[in-house]
Amino acid sequence: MPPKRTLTLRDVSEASGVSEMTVSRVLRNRGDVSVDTREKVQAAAKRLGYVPNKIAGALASQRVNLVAVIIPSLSNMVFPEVLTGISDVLDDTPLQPVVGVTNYRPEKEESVLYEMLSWRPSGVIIAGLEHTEASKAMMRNAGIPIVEIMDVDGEPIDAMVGISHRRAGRKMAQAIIKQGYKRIGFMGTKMPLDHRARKRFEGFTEALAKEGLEVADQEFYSGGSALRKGREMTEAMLKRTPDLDFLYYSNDMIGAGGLLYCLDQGIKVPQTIGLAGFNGVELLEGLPRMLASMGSERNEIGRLAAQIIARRAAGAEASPDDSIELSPKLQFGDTLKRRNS
Amino acid sequence: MPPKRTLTLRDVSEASGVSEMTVSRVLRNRGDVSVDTREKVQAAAKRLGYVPNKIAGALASQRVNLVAVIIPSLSNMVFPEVLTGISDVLDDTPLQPVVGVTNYRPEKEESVLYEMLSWRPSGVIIAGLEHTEASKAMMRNAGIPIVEIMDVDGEPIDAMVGISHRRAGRKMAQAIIKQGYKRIGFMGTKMPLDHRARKRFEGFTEALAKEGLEVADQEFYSGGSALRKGREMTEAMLKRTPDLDFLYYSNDMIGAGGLLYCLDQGIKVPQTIGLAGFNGVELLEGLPRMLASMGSERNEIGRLAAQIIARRAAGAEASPDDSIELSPKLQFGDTLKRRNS
DNA sequence: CTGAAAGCGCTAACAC
DNA sequence: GTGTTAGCGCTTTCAG
Repeated sequence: MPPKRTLTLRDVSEASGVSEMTVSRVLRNRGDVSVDTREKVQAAAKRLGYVPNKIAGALASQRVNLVAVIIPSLSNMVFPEVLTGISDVLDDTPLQPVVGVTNYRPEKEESVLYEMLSWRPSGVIIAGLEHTEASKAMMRNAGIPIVEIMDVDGEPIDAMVGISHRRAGRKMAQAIIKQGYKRIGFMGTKMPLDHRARKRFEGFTEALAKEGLEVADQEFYSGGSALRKGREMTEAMLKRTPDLDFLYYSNDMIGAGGLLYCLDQGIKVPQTIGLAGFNGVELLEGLPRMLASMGSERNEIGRLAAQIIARRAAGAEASPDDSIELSPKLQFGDTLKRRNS
Repeated sequence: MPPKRTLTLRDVSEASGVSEMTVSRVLRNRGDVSVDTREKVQAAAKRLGYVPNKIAGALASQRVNLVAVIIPSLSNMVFPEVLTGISDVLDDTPLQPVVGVTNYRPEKEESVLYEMLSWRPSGVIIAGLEHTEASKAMMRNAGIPIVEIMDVDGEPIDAMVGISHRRAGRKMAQAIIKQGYKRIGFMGTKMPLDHRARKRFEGFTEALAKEGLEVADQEFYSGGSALRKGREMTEAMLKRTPDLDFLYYSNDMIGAGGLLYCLDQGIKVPQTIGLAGFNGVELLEGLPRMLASMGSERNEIGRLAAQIIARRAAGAEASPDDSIELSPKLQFGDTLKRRNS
């Protein structure tokens, strides 16, 4: 049975006959240490299987190389991609991401934030601009860089990186109108707490209104297999409102379900009915037709957010460049353009 | 500008006129404190916006309520579900999951493990049974519960929860044979480091061999959209080996791509060609036909692993019950059964 | 290049 | 009920 107590610097010090302080220097590659002692120490540490105690280190140095990343969900395809962007950038720094999930619940966000801040991370990357007052207060008082991501329709506490979902909704509406579609149905999540979906919808209806149009039918879902929901909602909606000529989905997964349904039914896409989703997920590439969509720049958002944190952690001052609006790119795919050009 | 220094217990103590020790008791709900002082302290803490320093707390108490969760990937659908199971269980305890991702690379796993262990977590949940020698040594020496998940084909360091992928592969092969299929193609990931996929394949070929059969064609991919890869590989394989009557995919996503391709081509499924995937993901429910698959019990694995950690953290001893083999369930869907029953 | 001393902010253990 | 005293294991700082 291995030792119950875990090893300390002192154990390595004793095993190598070098002072704790010098052992510490070697293990952190700090300061000048003679090659001789360095090797002696490393050998001893390795032999004993010493793992440093970051808790003690952090307390003494007042430095923690953790970055809190707070997101609403992991099952959304979207957030893992953001995380990938963050990881890729932080891999080149001493910083490490720590992920917390809120399930789209503000109170849960608040408690996750509290937990994470109590570990004194070097920075926070958090999805969205909407938070409880208590959460905002905590972030303002934390004294560390805070980057709010995904959305730029609002005022950041510190820095922000994202796209304007309102603008994205408008842009999609305009593209649809330009193709001559007029009877438009909308399907999306029920979640009142998905502010970004809400903003897209608002931008969408707003742009339709400007052309004297409005959403002819709409339906919202929650939970379950998004692909199947898309299929089911599409069927229900087309039965209820048969004269629709376009279906706009608030995410690609339900859009894909809708597309599969239409193809199944032999509905001519995009002649009889046009379709579009949102997010530009990889999945679309494997469908029989490529669903029109709008990329949400997830990886890039993650990268940029991580860069801001890294820069600040390295001593940079807050700067106006720390608020970045990316432009979502419209992908026509095969389901939006009615004629050539 | 808010204070640069973050607040300490002492600040709360001074603001409330109560000793640090008692403040600490109140904030942790420990021991008996008069209602009076309790309220005074809570008011002061709230007013100041005090966030406790867990680093100092952990150092002093030698207790860290973090559970390290180490998985190969987040973009796999599968692991987020495991995490959900873990979170659900830990939510009822003082423990908190901290996630690390290895990208299927053993050296990365080793470094992630080292980083996490240096924070002295209360336990480790780690995917798979294959690790570098150094990783195994670290886990053996950590003096905390270690639960290896997903797979049970091997010897655990401490506890394990999962399914036998070898057995899963065999079971699928037997089901396929029973339906009378004989010319079987296999498609999967190239990754030599996905040990579970490898074991499934081994079990699969082994069971075929027992009936005098072998895989008639096979193809491996890496990277890119799995759905599209499934489509492309299926097309390539059917052109190369047109007499195949069954396609076994190592995951549902490529299986779904293959299914969509077959339907597109008007191939009769499951009469002319049968299909099956692996994992039993939700996505399947939305496809035009339900792909045959085998559930990998992801949520349950997460739940059980978390329960083992929670039990041990609460003082329980290691027990043989801490090694659990779950049975994957075969789902015939619409693509495996040729005739009724 | 190496070592000694003094905490980091909190909590365990005990006294009052 | 509440306060006091020692550290937890490391790093910072300053001497040598």
